[in-house]
Amino acid sequence: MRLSVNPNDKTPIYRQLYEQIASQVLSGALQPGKALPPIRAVSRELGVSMITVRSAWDELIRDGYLVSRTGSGCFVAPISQTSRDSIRLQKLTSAVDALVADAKSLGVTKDQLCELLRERF
Amino acid sequence: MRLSVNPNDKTPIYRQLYEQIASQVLSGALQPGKALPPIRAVSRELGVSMITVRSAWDELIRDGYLVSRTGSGCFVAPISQTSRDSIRLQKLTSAVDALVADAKSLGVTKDQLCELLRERF
Amino acid sequence: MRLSVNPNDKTPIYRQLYEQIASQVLSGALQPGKALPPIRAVSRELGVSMITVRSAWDELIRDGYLVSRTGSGCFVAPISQTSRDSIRLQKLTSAVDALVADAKSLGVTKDQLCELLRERF
Amino acid sequence: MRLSVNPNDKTPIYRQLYEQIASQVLSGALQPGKALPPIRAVSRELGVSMITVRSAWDELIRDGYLVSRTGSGCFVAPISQTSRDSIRLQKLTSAVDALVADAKSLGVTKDQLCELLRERF
DNA sequence: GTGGTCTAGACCACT
DNA sequence: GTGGTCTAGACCACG
Repeated sequence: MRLSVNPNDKTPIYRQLYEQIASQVLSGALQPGKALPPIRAVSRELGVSMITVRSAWDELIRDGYLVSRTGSGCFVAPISQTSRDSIRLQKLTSAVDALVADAKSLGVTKDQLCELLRERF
Repeated sequence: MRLSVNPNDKTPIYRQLYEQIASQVLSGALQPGKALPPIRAVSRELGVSMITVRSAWDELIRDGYLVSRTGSGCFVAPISQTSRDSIRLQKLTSAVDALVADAKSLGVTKDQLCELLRERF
Repeated sequence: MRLSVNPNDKTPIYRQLYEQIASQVLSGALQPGKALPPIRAVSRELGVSMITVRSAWDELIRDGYLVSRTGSGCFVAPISQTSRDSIRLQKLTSAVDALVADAKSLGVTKDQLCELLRERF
Repeated sequence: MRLSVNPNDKTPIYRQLYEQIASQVLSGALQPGKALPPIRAVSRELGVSMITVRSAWDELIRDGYLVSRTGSGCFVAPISQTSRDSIRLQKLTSAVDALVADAKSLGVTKDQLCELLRERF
């Protein structure tokens, strides 16, 4: 489990943590059932407040990525591979849609955008 | 000149205005030298505070999209076609890079992403 | 808008607040679009920390009961009457199911339970 | 004697055990004088800590559902049928009262609630 | 030792 | 003045 925070980034720290954990769960890098390190440990290692870590964990729990068992810790929630794939596709599609909207408002054609995408990948 | 605000959107209202004006300047929909409507008119039509409109205008002036001539209003700044294209490319490139980073962290290949992009355009 | 907290209750304060607001939104006592008092005011009047109030508000926003607009306040979310009714029915049904499960495990018949319910209403 | 625990449930494990034993005593499924299996057996079969089982047993003893005889184990306490019925009624009444409060705050009438109850039983 | 809740402050961006 | 985020503690229930 690799985590890092960039305090200079404009996105809130708890959001950065959320994204990293969620990505790793969706990509399979964190397998269902795996125990996460205690909140206090994460807080100490990253140099952020426990409450900040908890905010991230709270959202991850609410959104079904983690489950918490008081007294024993937090764990990756059991999610089927198919539902993981479906969520990944959905997230990616909305990101693509946002890019397309940007491109259109800047007057860029589909082929220009595709070419640019292939260059930068 | 078409402007609209979505108060339910999480992005600040002044930022929404900024993005719309900047896009129209870059795409050529707003030609250099064209006069913008007075701040108080924009404020009234969109139902937002004059201060909010002013914030957007301030940033647009600071970033070189607009120029203000005291007593006569704000105008689209004189920007050459080549420098407009260069900025457009730069903005689009960073948007593409963000998407590529997303895709990579979700374990999506270049060809899958390109296909998805063509579908959604 | 009437709110109260019972610190002796075992349910967390932020949960008590959540339930009260959600109920009032669902019953129509709080109409869509209505502005809520500022978090600081609620905090002061109830004698609880701002963070506790914010926890409640956060969940209400996440669950679609409220919307927040930075700089201007929190408002009751626009929810149609039909979707309110559907949620009410759903909540009530699960509460009834819990009661029925209790009754069955205690060996109480349907008629006995109904009679008791009519008495206590 | 059937026991089970759901670690994903938000209610504490020891509380889940308590509720199951108490229900079975009140409904007569566990007759007064009957011996309970040793704590270590329950612990092993359910995959929970002995301390957790012990906590449940402690509360059951404190509340008069069980009695412990050092050296021979725990037994269902001698409770008269009439006092069992009285407790059952009391527990059920408070559950009904909670449901009624819910229903009232959601603006549901007595007849609507009764009908729903009959449907779901 | 673990997570769950709460307090009393603080600074920032937005309106 | 409003909400959004963050800090540095604290106490409790649970396992």
